[in-house]
Amino acid sequence: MITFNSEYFDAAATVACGQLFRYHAEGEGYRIYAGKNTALVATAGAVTTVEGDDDFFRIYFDLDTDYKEIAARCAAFPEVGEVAVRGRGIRILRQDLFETLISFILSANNNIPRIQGIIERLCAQYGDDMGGYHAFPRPEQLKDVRAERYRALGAGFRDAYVAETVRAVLEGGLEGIEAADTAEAGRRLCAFKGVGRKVADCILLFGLGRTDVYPVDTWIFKAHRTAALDTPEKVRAYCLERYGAWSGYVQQYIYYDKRG
DNA sequence: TTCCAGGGATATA
DNA sequence: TATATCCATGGA
Repeated sequence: MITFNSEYFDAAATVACGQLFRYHAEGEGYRIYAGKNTALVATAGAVTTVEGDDDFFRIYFDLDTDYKEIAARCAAFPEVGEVAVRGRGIRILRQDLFETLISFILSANNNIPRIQGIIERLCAQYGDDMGGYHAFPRPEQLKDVRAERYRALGAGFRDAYVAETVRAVLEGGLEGIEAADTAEAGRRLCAFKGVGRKVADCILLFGLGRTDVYPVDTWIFKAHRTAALDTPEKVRAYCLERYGAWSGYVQQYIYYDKRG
């Protein structure tokens, strides 16, 4: 059990800002699933408790990073100040790379409840039975799964993307990517079927801990759209230039403000 | 009925 | 490089 006393960790904000798809309300908090692990996380006042594998979840919830400093640096941008205060309890989750890759391929042109359903069925079908829940499947467990099976889970047109990406991962597509700089890692991620700019940026942020990225989805685009910033790519370039290494955090604060 | 969802691939010019 | 079209599916 981890007890973390800080207003810079809020369970609800952290699970509801679209990083994570495997969670549901339980008791006073949230049951989450990550890889083969599960935890019950709850915030009461300024105290957050995590019931699960302490070593795993200390890293997962990024507990050794100073989010007071992060929120302050983001709030220093005038247009971000308010939302950074409101979203100060968000932690950027250190999620498994393969799980993040597959999950965000499934997120393309999709809505969150449906994404969650597809992922749950994927885990139930192919993940290890952990006794009461299922782990996210490892690449080897999906080795011989054909696209039609993903279609049967509800993946829709993303079925072939998943099948093709699993094959590419098994051929070593993710090897060494952690050591690459953000630009190079992004290029490598975009080489997977079903991974474009936005999905790659989500994987960089949530699966590789890179904060010098700015994922632009429909909500973020609407939040920034002006006569000058009239395409997602222009919004992305502008925000990366402006927010630099704080981009990922700023993006989460704004996404949470619009959606959470 | 149409629109939308944490978009991307492909064809075309 | 920029634009147009298609891609499943379920909820609003």
